Amino acid sequence: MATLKDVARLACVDISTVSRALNNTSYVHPETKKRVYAAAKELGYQPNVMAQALRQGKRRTIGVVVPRLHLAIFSEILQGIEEEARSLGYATLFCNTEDNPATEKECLNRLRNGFADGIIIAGTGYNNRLLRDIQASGIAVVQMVRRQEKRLSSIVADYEACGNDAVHFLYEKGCREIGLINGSLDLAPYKGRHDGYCKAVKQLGLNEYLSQSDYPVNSFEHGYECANQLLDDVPKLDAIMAAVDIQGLGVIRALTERKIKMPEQVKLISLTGHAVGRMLETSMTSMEMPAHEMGKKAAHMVIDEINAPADQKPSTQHVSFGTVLVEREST
Amino acid sequence: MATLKDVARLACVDISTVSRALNNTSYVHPETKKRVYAAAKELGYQPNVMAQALRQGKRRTIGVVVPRLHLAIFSEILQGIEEEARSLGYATLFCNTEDNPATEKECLNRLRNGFADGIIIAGTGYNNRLLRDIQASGIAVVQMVRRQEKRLSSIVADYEACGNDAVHFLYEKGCREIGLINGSLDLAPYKGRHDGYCKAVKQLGLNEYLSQSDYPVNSFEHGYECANQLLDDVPKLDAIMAAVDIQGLGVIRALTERKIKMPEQVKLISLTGHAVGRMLETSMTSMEMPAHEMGKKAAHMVIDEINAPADQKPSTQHVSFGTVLVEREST
DNA sequence: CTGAAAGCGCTTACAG
DNA sequence: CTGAAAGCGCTTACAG
Repeated sequence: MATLKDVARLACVDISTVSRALNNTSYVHPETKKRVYAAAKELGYQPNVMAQALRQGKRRTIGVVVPRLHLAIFSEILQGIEEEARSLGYATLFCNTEDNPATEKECLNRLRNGFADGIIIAGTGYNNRLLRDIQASGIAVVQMVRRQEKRLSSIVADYEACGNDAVHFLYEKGCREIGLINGSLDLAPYKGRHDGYCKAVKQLGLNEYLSQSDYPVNSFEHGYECANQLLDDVPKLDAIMAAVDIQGLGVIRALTERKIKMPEQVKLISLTGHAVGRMLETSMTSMEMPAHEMGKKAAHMVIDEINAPADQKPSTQHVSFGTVLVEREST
Repeated sequence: MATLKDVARLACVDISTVSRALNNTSYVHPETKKRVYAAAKELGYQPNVMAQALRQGKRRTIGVVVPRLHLAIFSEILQGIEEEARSLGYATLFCNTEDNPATEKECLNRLRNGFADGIIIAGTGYNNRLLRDIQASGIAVVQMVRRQEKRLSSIVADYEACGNDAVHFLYEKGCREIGLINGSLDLAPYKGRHDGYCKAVKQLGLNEYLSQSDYPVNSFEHGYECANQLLDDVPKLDAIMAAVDIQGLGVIRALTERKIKMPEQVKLISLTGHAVGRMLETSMTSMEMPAHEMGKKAAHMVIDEINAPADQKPSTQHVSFGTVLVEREST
């Protein structure tokens, strides 16, 4: 690859002049500029981003840490992040942790050591201390989806309203025995949805039906097992709320195998709708969060923080997006 | 962040000694080593990867370029790549192009300019020239899923066998009027599946039923439209082969709306099974490719190429994985 | 066994 | 308006 030196030699000027001409960073005589441009073009010069980064202490790269990609809302959010980051001249470096705190720690350490100027994370909550250290060391950190640490900025959906609204919606549809399939209450989104569910159930004078399984929370199997458990325990069950789509798929499967008609006998709603819901044999009603938009916002936020001068970093902000009910065939 | 200089000062040695001690790159007196380690630990020293990269001309990062993440086989492959890359000490930088050649070009240029030591790509086929240039400039390039350029190494599945086998399987199930929903023949996987389908259909003396729509090829809508078209055109149609799962979802939807019973009246098989197939209300028979393994292999291959000395780079290799029929309820 | 020095490819005060 | 020089944080011949 051609370097500044090569361009400088060809254009018969100093490398500093080439740098200035190419970056438009101070006045350069038009004639000189023309020569420099021509030389750069002829050699196919492309700046070495590592050298730029080293020199400027910036890498124009953000790291994104998510628990998984597959069949989860994160792949949609990631597209938003990547799109926005690219339009702002940033590259995206992603890691997925499978919700393993040790893997997460390793990713974060790698990112901090010069890999990234900023980090967007949907974390496990086990590395909050490390995240604060990273933030303190001058790397911008934004939480998304999961607000596990109050002292760091975040972009989330209003999970409590989401859980609450879903119950009310089902109630108006005539459901009176509504079960919840959820995940670890240590994770903010599950906690929020749980609280919203409980609040609404209490307010409406209904019974609370919770469920759990030994499977990973974010799985088809978890949804399947929990649905069977709820159906066994609550003969009159007439609605199931699943925290995420993939659990909803498990629920549908369980209902089908038991020949329970959906939505006639049991209705189903997912609290984290993503694209798959509308594509099903029986399409799934869900609370949709603006994943793409949230991703763009997160990217924007972290890049703003990166670009702010050290003495006027924006203060911690928490942004919450509303979710929207999209009614389909499962209710 | 602490630098070598800080550690050196604390340990009362030269920075070069610190470097040697920490990297075990030549003998250092045990006493000295101990002091250096202690100092490094005390300061929480972490090497600046940019500086290392600049100095060594290596970044220990591979770039991955895919058309999309969402509801596609790529998210599974990506996990394999990331896992393997991490275990070999490499970070993964990913870009998604939405199959837009211009976006792809931009990604590739960014990666070549010091962002990555190697590139794994499922490309559009419109930037083959650029890819060869990148390869020639010393950056390892491996194609995956799509072999668009013979002169670059690749990891693919045996698409032709996949299409061929699917037809024979359906034939043995009693199907005689088998339609294909596919994608652009400019892309290797679609071309391969098309060829396999045609070959088998001819061999068995059946009719060829192809379909097309104006929707993006890798979409629910494409599957839905094409299914309707096939059903309209071929009243006796008894089987549909869909190139990818998401098209299969569209097919199921079309069949459901027409109240056509699957598998009794029409059978369905997807030629690129990924995790969603087994989670459906009517689970989907599919040809599964070992996505995770392919990802790991691709990462391994590109990293081997990166690590090989310049004078003995491995020659171009093409690796093809077999696909496996997983029978489920849709056939 | 360890230090001094050069250099990776840039940017940016500092002169002039 | 442009050049010479310093320096970002490392690694690695070269001495000794």
